[in-house]
Amino acid sequence: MPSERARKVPDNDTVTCPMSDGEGIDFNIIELLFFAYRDFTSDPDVILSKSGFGRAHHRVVHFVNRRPGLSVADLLETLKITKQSLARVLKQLIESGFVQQVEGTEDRRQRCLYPTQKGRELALELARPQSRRITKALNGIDPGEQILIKKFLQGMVDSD
Amino acid sequence: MPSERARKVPDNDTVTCPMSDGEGIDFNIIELLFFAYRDFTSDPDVILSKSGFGRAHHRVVHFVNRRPGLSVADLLETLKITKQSLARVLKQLIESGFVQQVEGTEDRRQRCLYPTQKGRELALELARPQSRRITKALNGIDPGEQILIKKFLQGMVDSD
DNA sequence: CATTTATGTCAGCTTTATTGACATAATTTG
DNA sequence: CAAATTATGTCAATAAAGCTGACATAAATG
Repeated sequence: MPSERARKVPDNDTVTCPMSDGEGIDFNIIELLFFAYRDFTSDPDVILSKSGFGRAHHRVVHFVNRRPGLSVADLLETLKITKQSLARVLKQLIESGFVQQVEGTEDRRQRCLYPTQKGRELALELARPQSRRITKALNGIDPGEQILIKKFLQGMVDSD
Repeated sequence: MPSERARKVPDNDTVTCPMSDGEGIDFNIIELLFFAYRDFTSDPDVILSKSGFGRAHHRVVHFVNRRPGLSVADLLETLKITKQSLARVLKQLIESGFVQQVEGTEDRRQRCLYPTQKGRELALELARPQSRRITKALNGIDPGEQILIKKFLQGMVDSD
């Protein structure tokens, strides 16, 4: 049932000219960022679904492995999500033995998060295809120039 | 009610050493991509919520403005989502006058998508803060070297 | 001792995606 | 021309990942 909202022909309000670089806006790089990230995050999906996990689990596993012992508050700050969003995902990772909680030594209210061996292995397994993609994309760019790419990406991040 | 799952101390299975560059994996750039994209996409959110829209609407408005006249199938292929996912978002954009459908000239089954003036303005409004962020990130990198950044991003995209 | 902080949990809601099934109209093919 | 395929739309059910608000507990802090 093709939509009855379709016009037979364009009208006065129809814009037919492609939006392209005016006002110094580089639409090309905006799109490249979209496509690059879309494909970059698609790599781990197959691996994750084997454990019944999603991208939210990936992010938690990644940062727990990168900064073992970080508190729940630290993790929330890094991911910029709410504790209620984290709750389900974290609970699943703990129950299935990928992440452990250890009572904080100075502050016993804190739950410090650590990976298990299984959690470390998962993190590595997820990082491998992403690393392969990055290596491929850096192919033909010499190490001195690769610094510029990191500098650019760092510049995209909010300073705060 | 802090979790009773927390251990008092680490055990044999607790991994305490940070996951860092082994196997030639550059975890730093993996994280930079995450943070860069997280903040890059956060810019348009405030603008979108004024119209009651989300990121899915942003992507549709963007590509309809960049390639006026593209078919629904083209859009699905670009976004890599299903038509059922697109349906609601597209319907809302059409009903609120940001996007128009025009019957295909050769193939009258096709619904060719065009922005309205209002749709064009929204697309530009959303692109501005993203462009500002990119310009800031490119600051201090000379134009010749900026090509490398695009080359890198292009290399991250699946070829097919 | 009162307050604040770190964490957890319950309930309900939203957005964005999915799969599967089916309908319509237009094009293409035998 | 009749049959099959294609482009689109829609209904229903479901899932993942986020949100707000409210409330509870235990530990730290004033």
